[in-house]
Parts: sequence; structure tokens; C-alpha cells
Amino acid sequence: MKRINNKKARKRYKPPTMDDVAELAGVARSTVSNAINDTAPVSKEVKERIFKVIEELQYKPNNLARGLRSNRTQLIGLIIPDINNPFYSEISKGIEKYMNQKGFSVVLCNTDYDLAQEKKYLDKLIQVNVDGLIFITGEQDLNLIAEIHEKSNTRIVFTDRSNSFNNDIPIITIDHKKAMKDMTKYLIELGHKNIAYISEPTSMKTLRDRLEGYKEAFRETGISINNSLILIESVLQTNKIKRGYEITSNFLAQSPLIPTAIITTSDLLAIGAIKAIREKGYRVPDDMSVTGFDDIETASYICPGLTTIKQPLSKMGTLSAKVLVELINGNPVEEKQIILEHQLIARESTCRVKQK
Amino acid sequence: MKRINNKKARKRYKPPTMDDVAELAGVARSTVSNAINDTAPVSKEVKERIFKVIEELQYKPNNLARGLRSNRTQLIGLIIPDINNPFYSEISKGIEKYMNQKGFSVVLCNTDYDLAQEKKYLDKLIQVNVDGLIFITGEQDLNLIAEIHEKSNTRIVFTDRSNSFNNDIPIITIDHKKAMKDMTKYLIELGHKNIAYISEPTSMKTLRDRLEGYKEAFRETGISINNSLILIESVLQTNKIKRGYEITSNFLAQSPLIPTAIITTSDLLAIGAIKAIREKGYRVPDDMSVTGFDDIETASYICPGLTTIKQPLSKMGTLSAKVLVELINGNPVEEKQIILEHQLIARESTCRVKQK
DNA sequence: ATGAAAGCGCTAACAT
DNA sequence: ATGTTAGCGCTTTCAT
Repeated sequence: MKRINNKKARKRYKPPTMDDVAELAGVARSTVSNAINDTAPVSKEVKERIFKVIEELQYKPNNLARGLRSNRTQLIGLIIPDINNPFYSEISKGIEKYMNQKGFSVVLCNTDYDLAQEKKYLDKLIQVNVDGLIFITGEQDLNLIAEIHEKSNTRIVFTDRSNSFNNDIPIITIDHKKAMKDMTKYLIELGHKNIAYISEPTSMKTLRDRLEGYKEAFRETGISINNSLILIESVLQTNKIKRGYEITSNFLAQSPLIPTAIITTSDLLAIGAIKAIREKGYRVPDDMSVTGFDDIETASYICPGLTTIKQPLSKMGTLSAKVLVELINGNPVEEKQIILEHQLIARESTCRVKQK
Repeated sequence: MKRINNKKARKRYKPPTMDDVAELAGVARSTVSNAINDTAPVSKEVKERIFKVIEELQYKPNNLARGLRSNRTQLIGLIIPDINNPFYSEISKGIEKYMNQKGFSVVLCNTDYDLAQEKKYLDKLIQVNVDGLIFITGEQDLNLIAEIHEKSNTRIVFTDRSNSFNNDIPIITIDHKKAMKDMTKYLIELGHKNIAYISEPTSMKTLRDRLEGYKEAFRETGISINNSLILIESVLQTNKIKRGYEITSNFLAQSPLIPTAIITTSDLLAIGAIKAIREKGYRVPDDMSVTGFDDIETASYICPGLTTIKQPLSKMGTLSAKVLVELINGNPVEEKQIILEHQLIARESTCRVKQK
């Protein structure tokens, strides 16, 4: 409203209201409402008359008014770190698709892993009166979540990760510890002993779990762990590929011990790592095997195809959405923790260790 | 509302309203409104009192009520084909970021290139009372758009593409014809003559323009075009990499003439193409150069690095958002067509043609 | 500078 | 089965 002085003001088109429909159909407004929402029986003839008028007028209920009255906006919030990361975009796509089918609209919130942003979005979404929200993040402020959970109309579902399972917010994820254990054992079975581990920050529970899985695999096979091969990022950030490249580059440049395999905690990290490895003159997988995590689409198309852990991303999205809709509809959700199956996908980026 | 029979009904927390604030501050509701929105002068003392109460009560204005009254929801719609495609997700990220800064929330709509879905989303967004929307699509129903433009409160901005420039809807894009001409000439200068062209459907104007650029490059350099090397997809679809792989695979299997270079209309297509080329036993770029389009992040990390046309994706998003906000604020937008600069990025997937 | 009052378009409780 | 009525929480005249 800063400038009203643009002469070409848009002609204010007034869309038809429920009153218009009621009048033209010769019934009361509440009858129209009942006809539309099936909230009370309406005779067949009246119904027909009403829907004819609706068709003629191209009447569309005003969601704002509806929401104000009924406390239901058919809006849900989606808080994710980075929509430009295929891991999140694929989950998001699943969520959006399901929600759209169920008549909800999805408000997208991109945090760039910033805790302050998360808080701001949380506030914003409440103010938008979303019926619920799906939260994918590592660094949640649990107090804040609890407060929201209690003080607003908003239902919450976590996807992929949560820092604690001690509340009753549903979470859809996989068994990260098991997954990484599978991967590590797979490499060990290929004869690898010096296996580097490049991880995003273990401030996130999923990543703590994975590290645990890595270690457990060593323990169970009786191979000793070399801590100098474990590299943990300290800060969450968006440019995963670049970070994978940098970490690996630095590591290879200074480590006295060159591993025969590198495990990373995401496909993007792995893509960066492979580039760094090659630049140092090593071949993948002949000199060094590399593994990713997630199984994003590109993982199977890059060269060499990336050995990785497949997370059912789309399904995770769909399920999260489904659970949230149940919650919104007031249906009880028995299973608070939904743990989906992962799968080790062996491609060309890993091979049996060569004679040393 | 299907089942009310879950006993564990949530305790209905009632957030404070503007009336609560007014009462506690000992002023009229309208004064609170004026204080918050700066819509009329309010004395300093009263203002302080009001904001103190707001802080205490943790009062947040209800957007629904606000929107119902003022016809402003601070919601905008984003209609895109595929959030899981880095091209769109990067633009989307730019849009979301800018909009968030400006106090808007973004409603995400993913069409999967389906025209019917686009229509549904358009309706839905109007019903949600978005203040405006950004539309990225090839197959828009122009009548529908015109209708919306006229009959709703909704402002529209196109990003990347539009089938016609004959209306006054702003569009943010690059010069696709020029871009593809640049790329083609670049290959010609490297000595290539038999350059295949793999394109997504030319039902989209941007892709018609690019094809035109390809042809013009040949014309201007006096090299004859071989139509059997031009392959146009007939249907828009999401799985670009897979399609790139299939098209290239089929083409190489049956074409009597094997080109020394392949131009594709997107990086994803190129990634698929490279895989197919290798499977047929050719090397990239030694036997066959390959080019992409867009310059998504992975383009520089795959092996070989992909020669491509850089589109300023993030900027396109930001600018689209900016224009839309101007429109919403009633500010005149002089420049309806914003054509941004592209850039040819030469990487390792192309090289000088070898002696034949 | 502040207050009173109307009403945005709808749902829901109640009455008929 | 249908109508009447009272708000939901806010912005926006219009008075004062």
C-alpha cells in the first residue's frame, strides 16, 4: 500500500459469496453451507438447485472466512533445511503430493540449517494458522516444540530425525545405526580395514547413530578402529558437495595413513569426495572405494555408480503426510515411531581391496 | 472431524486476541491495530504500553482475520513442475528466501508437468486467497491465466518461460535462442560438424527458441544441418536423467551416422546421455563431446565436468519474487520482460574433434 | 490521538 | 430439512 498513486488501479472484482448463492437458490445461507460441507442433511432438490447456482456463479468458498470460523485452514507447514538438496526435495515432493490429494496446501519453509530461522518459521506458521506441520531438522529447540505442541492448534510430525523420542510427536525415519553398520560390514567383507569415515555433525541424532553403527561393525568383526580416520564436520551447512570435496582433499593431503575406502554420510558428500580423490591421483574404486548415503537419483548415474544406503525418501514423505493428516483429523496414531526399511545398494564405487 | 470419539481431546488453548491486548492496555482495539500496523498515529506512551502488553501476552495477530478484513494474506503461490529437479528447486529456494524476508509465506504446488494439475492448483491458490503467484510452466492455459488475472485479486509472474508475450504478465528469463546459438557455435569452433541435438518438447517456447539458436548457428557458419540428428521428446516428464539415457541409447543403437558431439537441453538429460554413450563403448569427450543446459550444481562435480549454459537460477527466483512483491504492493513494474545474462561454462565434457 | 461500530464470509448452535 | 442468529479476530471508516 505504499503507493496508491498508480493510476491504473486494478478493477476490484468481487467474487460471489455464499450469500449470493443462497439468495439465488432461494435458501438460507446455512443450507448452502450444509450442502457444501455435508454437515447436515439437505434435500435432493434443494441440493441440486444450490449446486446449479454454484456452477453458474463459479462460486468458491472463501478459505479465510472458513478458517476464521472453523479453525481449519487446510494449510500445513513444511520446515526443511534445504529444498535444493535432493534428499529433502524428494521427501518434500512426496509430502506435497499426498497433502494435495487430501485437500491441503503446503507452506514451504527453508531454514538453511539455521536454528534462528526455524524458530521464526515456527512462529510464522502458527500465525498463518496451519493445521499442522512437518519438521525435518536436526537442531530443534525442544522447548519451543513442546510449547507449540501445547499452545497452538498445530499438530507436528518429525521426518528423518529428532533429537529425542521422549515426547509423543510422531517420527518417520529409518534405522540409521543398522544402516551404517550394514555398510561398514559390507566394506570389511570386501577386505577393507582402513576405512575412513566422513560425517556431517553428530549434533544430529541420526548421525550419532550412524557413527555408532560404524564403530559397532568394527567391534563385531574384531578390527581395531583408527580414530584418525574419523572426520566429523562441526557445522551443518548447505553446500554438501563442496564440503565433501574440501574435507577429503585436506584429509588426503595430510593424513599419514591413506585408507582403502571412505564412507560418507551422504551421497552429496561422496560426490565431492570422489572428485577430491581423483584430483589426488587415486582411482575410484581401484585405489579407494567410496560410499554414500540416501540414494538420491544421481547416485546411480554418476560415474562410477555410487554404492549407498537407499532411504525410501518418497515414502517417508508420503507417510509423514499421512500421519499428520490423521492427527489433524483427530484420529489416534498408535505407532509414534515409524521405522522404514533401508537397503544397501552396491554399485561401482566400491570393490574388493587390492593386494597391499 | 470424522471421529470425535477419541477421548484424549486436545485442550483447546485460546491464543490472546487483539481485544485482550486492548483491554489490558486500557485502550480501544482500533488503537492497538493502529499501533501494530502504523496505520494512524499513536502517542508514544500508549504505544509503549501496548507493546508491553503484546510482549507479555505473546500476542500474535491472527492472519486469517486480518486477511478476511483486508484482502491480504501474505501468502503467495508457487507453481512448478518438479521440486525434485535441481533447476526448479534452486529457483524455488531463491523465491522462498526473498518472500520470507518480505514477510510472505510460499505455498508450494508441484504439477509434474500436468496441465490438469496446473488448473487445479490455480483454483486452489485463488481459494487460499494468495496475494500473488509465480508460475513456472510450459503448457499454460492462457485463457485460464487471463481469467485469473482479471477475476481475482491475484498477481502473476512467470519465471523461465511463457508461451506468449502478448499480455502484461511479467516474465523473468534468459535469451534461450542466443544461449543455444553460443553453445552450438562453440562446438563448431571445436571442429564438430555432426552435432546431435536432444531436446525436450518444443511445445515450450524456450525450447523452440533454443532449437532455433542451434539451427541459426549452423546457418551462420555455413554448415548443413542433418535433421536425422535432431531428436525432440514429445512429452514433458519428470525423470529427465532416465529419458536422456533412453533417447541417447536408442539413437546410438540405430543411427547410421554417429555424431562427434551431442547437445542436450538440460544437464539432467546430459547426465543420462553420458551414461548411455559410455555403455556403447564411446568415451566422453574423446569420442563424443556432450553439453548440458542450466548449470545445476552437480554439473561441475560429475566426471567429466559438464560443459553447459549457466542460467542464473537463484537470481531468477529472487527477481521473480521481487517483481511479484512490487506488483502486490501496487507499484508499477515498467520492465515486463526481464532477460538475464547466461554464460557458457566450458568444462571437460567437450573437446576439439579428433582427426576423423 | 483515540474510540465506537460496522462488517469481511463463513460455520455452528439453536430454533423451527 | 431448513432458517435464524451469533460470532470468529481483525481492519477500517467515521466520530470525537
